[in-house]
Amino acid sequence: MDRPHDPVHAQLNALRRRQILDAAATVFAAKGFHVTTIADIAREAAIANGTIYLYFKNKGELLLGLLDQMAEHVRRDAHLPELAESDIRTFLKAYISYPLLALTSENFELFRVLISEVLVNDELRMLFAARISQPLVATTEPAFRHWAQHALRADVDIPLVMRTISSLLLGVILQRIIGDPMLEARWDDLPDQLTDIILSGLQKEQP
Amino acid sequence: MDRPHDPVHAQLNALRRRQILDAAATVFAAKGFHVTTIADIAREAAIANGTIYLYFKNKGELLLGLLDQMAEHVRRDAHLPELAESDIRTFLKAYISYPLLALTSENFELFRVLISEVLVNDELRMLFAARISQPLVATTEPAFRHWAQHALRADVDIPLVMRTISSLLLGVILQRIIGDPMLEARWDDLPDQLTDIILSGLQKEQP
DNA sequence: TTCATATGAATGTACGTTCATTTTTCAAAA
DNA sequence: TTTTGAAAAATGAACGTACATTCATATGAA
Repeated sequence: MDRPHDPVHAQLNALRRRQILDAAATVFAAKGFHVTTIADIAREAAIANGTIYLYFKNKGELLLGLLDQMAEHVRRDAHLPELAESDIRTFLKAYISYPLLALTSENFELFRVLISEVLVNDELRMLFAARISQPLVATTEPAFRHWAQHALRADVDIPLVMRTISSLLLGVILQRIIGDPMLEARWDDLPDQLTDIILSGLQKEQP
Repeated sequence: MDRPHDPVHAQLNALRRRQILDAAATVFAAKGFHVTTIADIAREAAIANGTIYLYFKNKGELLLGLLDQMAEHVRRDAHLPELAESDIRTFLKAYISYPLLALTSENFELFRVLISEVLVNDELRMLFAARISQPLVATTEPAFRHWAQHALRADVDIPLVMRTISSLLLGVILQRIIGDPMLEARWDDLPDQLTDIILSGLQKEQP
């Protein structure tokens, strides 16, 4: 079944895998994980039921594969907020925009389904923590530390602040998914607004 | 089947409903929604399978019932951060502590399962938005407006800030559920820390 | 003895997975 | 270039199981 030394076959194999994952993504996004049947995915991919099992051990592996794709997406793009940015406001806005706009907007429905399962499935949860949450924080921590020296309050607890910000972003995305109309209406402004709130805080400057 | 004018029977009925919901909560929290069978719940409640269907139309209604209970919990307690608090820091800390500590800590696992389904089920989502998200914001908005006049920056956009804070709290809870060890370790300090970040912001005071 | 309540075995179905069969591929022989 | 046949890939009908829901029957309160 394997021809490990043939790169052409390896590539064809990868193509079919992707074809199946794409179909799964489409159907999961439309109907949700548990409602989707293998037959739905096979139909969407225009292949037979059994073929899916030549590329994935079972239905759950499809979810793992999709989460893996998202992690790969993060790995490729997470360097975006470079140290090279000109000031902390620009940096922070870029950092906020990435998950809000790039990561989820392109497929909100799939993100919704993935997170729903991540919450409830240990294997997915570990993958999410290790390959998405943690790298997003890790790759931007140096940048934060850099800016901290210049522009942040001296007593800022960087790791905690980074958790706070990433929690905020996750929360905002989920609130929008759950259906907050204000967030939806002001979605494009949000990176600006959140940057402002985070940097300036709410409190009136002490006289 | 109904004896609408008999309060004793109405009360017995409510007791049995609660007994079933409690059992469902226990088993859902331990195993998750889809893995749990009606037989599991019946066993936990020490009643027969069929009895459950005398009180709930189907398995999904159990989730609705549990979410409803949580909404009721919110309705009862959401007045906690009263206007009467002495200063905005105290108020904000109380506002933050409530969902972080009272609402979820007592049953994290159930909360996890409920949110997972809320994300993916329209009926649950609408219930959550209407009976939990929205009331939590609505009941505290007047307090925020009150404090805004005294202690907040003049340009603060109250509705947006309230969304931001509730998103932050949802996000923090979910990050902890997903398994962030730092959040778990510092969980009890979090209300204080978050209050501080939100009020003061990150930016160094402009010279 | 009647009616509400409870029982739990039986029912029906939906669907993930398998596997005997068919189709395709492709290297080597003719 | 064509033929061949064996291995790989794909097929999809059939299988088996798990489980939500039902309902004929039992229980007990009043």
